Amino acid sequence: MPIRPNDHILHKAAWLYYTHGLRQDEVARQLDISRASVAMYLRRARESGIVTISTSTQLFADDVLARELEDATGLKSVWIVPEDRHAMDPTAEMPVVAAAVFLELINKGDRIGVAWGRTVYHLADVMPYADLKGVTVMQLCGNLGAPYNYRPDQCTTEIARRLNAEGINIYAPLVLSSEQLADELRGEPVIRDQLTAISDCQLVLYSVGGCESDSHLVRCGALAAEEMQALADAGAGGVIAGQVIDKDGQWMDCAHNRRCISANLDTIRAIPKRMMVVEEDSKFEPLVAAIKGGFASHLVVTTTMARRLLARWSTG
Amino acid sequence: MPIRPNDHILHKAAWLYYTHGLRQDEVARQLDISRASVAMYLRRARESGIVTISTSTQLFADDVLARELEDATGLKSVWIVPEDRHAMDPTAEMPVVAAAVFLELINKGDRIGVAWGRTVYHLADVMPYADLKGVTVMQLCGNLGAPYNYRPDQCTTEIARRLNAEGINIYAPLVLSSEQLADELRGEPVIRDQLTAISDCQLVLYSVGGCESDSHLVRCGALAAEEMQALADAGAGGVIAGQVIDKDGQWMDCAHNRRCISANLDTIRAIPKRMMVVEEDSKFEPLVAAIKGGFASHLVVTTTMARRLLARWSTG
DNA sequence: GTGATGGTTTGACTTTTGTCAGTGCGCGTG
DNA sequence: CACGCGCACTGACAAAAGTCAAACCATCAC
Repeated sequence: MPIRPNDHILHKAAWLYYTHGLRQDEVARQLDISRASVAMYLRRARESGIVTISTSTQLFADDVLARELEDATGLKSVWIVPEDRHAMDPTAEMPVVAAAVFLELINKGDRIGVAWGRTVYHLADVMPYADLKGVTVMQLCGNLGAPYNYRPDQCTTEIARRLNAEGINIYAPLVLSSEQLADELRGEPVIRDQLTAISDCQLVLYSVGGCESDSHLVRCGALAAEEMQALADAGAGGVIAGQVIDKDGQWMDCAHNRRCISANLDTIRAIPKRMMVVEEDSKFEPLVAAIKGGFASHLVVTTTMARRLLARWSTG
Repeated sequence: MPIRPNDHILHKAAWLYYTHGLRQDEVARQLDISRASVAMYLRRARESGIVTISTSTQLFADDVLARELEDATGLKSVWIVPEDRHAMDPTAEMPVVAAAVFLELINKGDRIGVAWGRTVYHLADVMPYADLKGVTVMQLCGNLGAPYNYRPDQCTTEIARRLNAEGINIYAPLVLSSEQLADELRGEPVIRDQLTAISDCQLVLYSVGGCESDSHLVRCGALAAEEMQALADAGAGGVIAGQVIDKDGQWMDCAHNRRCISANLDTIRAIPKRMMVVEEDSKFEPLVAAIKGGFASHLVVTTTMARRLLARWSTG
């Protein structure tokens, strides 16, 4: 939605209504239009980020369990989404909380790296609109083919659009058929510059993938089921931005990883705010690996997951 | 307003209503309370900064005159408050705009210096509530006696309160009766530390004072009318955080300044974001001095003032 | 135990807001 | 020039939110 000249009236209506607290009919009188138009303008102002309404995520950070988990693991901040709420669907709640947390972590002028996956896409889908000009949202890894609609470029673009931020995509496949080609492509100035620019990020957003033979990476065709099985047998612990890590969160020197166009893991680890969101409780082991590997500083999980993590860390 | 245990329900109500978009009666049903209570909780959530509603100040920055003034003066950003709006009182509008701009300039974790004066107090008075834990608001200069209700500590405290930020006051008078006492007091660890800490600020907020014999500094008893007259004759151009500057914005080596407990002007100049708000058009010359002295990077003024400034800068 | 106090909570009422079918108007097209 | 198309606007109605007096309920002082 590009800024059109008569956005002015939209700004004015929003200003009078939200900042000055006038009633819609007063705004209408002042701008000499009908009240119904004012109502319409106000909706658009909200949808375009001219007006931002945000709720503190403290509700989810304000939890004894969260504090304990932070102390045990050394994570900077943990948000816990309860499952026991009668009416609210916890699976639907997680991305909403994550989106709000994500927004709170953004500073003006930040550069933000975004990976991909179902979780990230869900998050993008419920991301509130905001007016964050000057913020840059960039893709952390190469793209996938058609089948999925939560492809890396989709996630980046959608988040950038909602935030009124600039979106930067990586125009390369996530996985290539040969290591040599991957090397060559990584050396291409366009791609190389984009991968290098990731080190300027102040914040990254991702989830962690599992290493089962029906995992994300397999289903989207980036990796054969047998290959994944082999990796799992060889000690793979999880997937970060398309790359396989071992149970301690270290990069695995395997064919798949060498064929991947994605952010360097050390670069990611060096980013100050690393926000990790995990929806499924089945991702416990991958999450443990990711935390051990230093891929999370800010974590959003369910109560169940938090309890399991705490148990793991207490027993050493 | 300290956080009390049952703030939890307040957060919950705000979350369901604002983030999930439920209706008040749905929230009421879910929390098992009456809808009227929900309405009340929501108001409190807004008033306590749990929920923040902010409108982009673009409306006032989006102005040809503002761009021209930025180019001419080298200021980083200018906001212009129009006077010609039929219905809205421009004097009342200025602080509202300034407060919104101020909020937009704050980043999480910032340390902010606040001076004092009528303008700053007006601003504090219309400052929206926000949830900026981790932000510190500190007084730039010493205090005055009783007569005024817009004393330095008042301004700081009120702004900190609205923002839910930490407020730090300087417990010293603005002006002492002797230079020696001022020196000694500046050397006191408590005071010295506070003055030194000002250099850690990322943002300052102030206006500029005039040098007439009925100026602010005189009326509040910090300076005798004759003294001010003498300073004006000696080339005083304006007042910044209680200290007199000359027409080029340089610190004046005068008895008053030496008796002042206030932030070092070079320290202030080194702060990245220096937000200056000027309500009265009569403050044209002081403002020119302040800009020349490098005390503003972000400026909020009326259209008239902007035109005069532009004229001054074009003619050299 | 009583009664006063300060704060919540509620039901009932009023005001404000959201919505949508329908109107009006400018503009490019046949 | 008439026609149709798209867009912004309006009027009227239904839905939702704001408000307030009265009830309630702990807590404390006497």
